[in-house]
Amino acid sequence: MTDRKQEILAAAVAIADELGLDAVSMRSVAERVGVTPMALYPHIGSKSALLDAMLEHLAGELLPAVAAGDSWREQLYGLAYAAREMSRRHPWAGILIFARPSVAGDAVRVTDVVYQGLLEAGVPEPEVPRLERLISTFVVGYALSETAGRFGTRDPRGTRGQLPDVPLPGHARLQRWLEEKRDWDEEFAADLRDLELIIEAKAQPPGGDDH
Amino acid sequence: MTDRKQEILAAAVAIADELGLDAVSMRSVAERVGVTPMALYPHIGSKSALLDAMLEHLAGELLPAVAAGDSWREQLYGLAYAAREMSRRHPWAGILIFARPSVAGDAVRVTDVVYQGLLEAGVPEPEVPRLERLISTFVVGYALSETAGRFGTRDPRGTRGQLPDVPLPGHARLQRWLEEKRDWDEEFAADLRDLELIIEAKAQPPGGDDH
DNA sequence: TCAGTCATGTATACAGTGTAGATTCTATAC
DNA sequence: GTATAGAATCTACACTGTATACATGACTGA
Repeated sequence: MTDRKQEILAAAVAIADELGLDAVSMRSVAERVGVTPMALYPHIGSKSALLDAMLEHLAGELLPAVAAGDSWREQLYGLAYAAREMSRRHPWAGILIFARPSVAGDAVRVTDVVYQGLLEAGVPEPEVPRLERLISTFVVGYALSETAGRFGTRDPRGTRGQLPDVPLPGHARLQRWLEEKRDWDEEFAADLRDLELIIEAKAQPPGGDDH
Repeated sequence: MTDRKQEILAAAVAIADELGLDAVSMRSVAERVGVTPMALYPHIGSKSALLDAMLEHLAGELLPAVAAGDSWREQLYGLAYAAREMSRRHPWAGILIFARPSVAGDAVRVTDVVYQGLLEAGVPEPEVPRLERLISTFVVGYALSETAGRFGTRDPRGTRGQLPDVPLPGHARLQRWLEEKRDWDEEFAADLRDLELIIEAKAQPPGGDDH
């Protein structure tokens, strides 16, 4: 990766962080770099390729978080929390991950860390890839829901639009809990603990190192 | 909702189904309706509002699926499968759900059905909203991953980009399973069964109707 | 039958997007 | 000092959403 390409990438990431992903245009990035829009093309190819590069940059940011822990629990929890923090640093991460899937490179290394963690937990080999997809789908989905506002606006209270006139027995019974202010850190932690239940249920004695 | 608005909405949905969400422009929709782009505005307000209406339309499609079952298992499984099928019918559903979160109306009714199912399963009231978010986040995330191609391109085999030169011990050990062709129907079913483990772990005796 | 009113559709225009194609500049090699 | 290569630029095109101004048609009251 040339210096110029790195510079362009950094400018694009900065704009997305500050003004949102929609503000990332060839013209805005070029202006930030101090150059004409067309000057970007020899370096990054196209806007689509630029977005792919931004995505790969995210995986690169995530990698340093995976070396720390030793137990599979520390590894997987550490990675999940790091992913969520990254999504808060770069609120455009989630949409990009879901919308532009085919990346390679560092993203594969992150996946590999999850594979290793699940194997070490004692999950049978044939189940590991599926569980990795289950977990990563949830973690990315949660992070995206949080930054995009899908949570927090779905309960009747605080919803902008009109409520249907039909009765909502579930909401009615849960009214007192729906009124409570949510702690999203705590909810994420609780969700991860629930996912750990699945891992433990799948784990076989040999290799499982319960504390 | 006036006839004209319904007609516009139907045209937008049809275009999104056939050509993808990016092909939905004021001009393409107007042409389909047989009218000038500006003629849409009195009816739908803006393109953003049109996308919101498309989203609400999805929730409306989902509702008929929720009345069938009687047990909470049938209800929740039925809803999950219906959501996934809807996402295959309208591949643009997932991105829209994640990217444009604040809807009301029919979407709230779908949420309410999940609340009722979890309550009937015996999940303690304070845990129900969180579990609903966990489940819906996964289901929508899975459906989106599938239609957007996030699955199926993440394993080294078949990835377009270059693999990093570092070793991938997890992938190496799982090589034989990663080479297998995946059955995404079966994987979704297995994931739901795993999520059911969480529900059952949370369920308290009174109200739990195990078969 | 005529005039007035109101809703609906149209036409034009503007600022923005990604990017193809042709041109100009700059810096190094001989 | 001239030739060559690489990088940046300029112009232009087809697209996007939508603000503004205008036309058209149907329906009402006299």
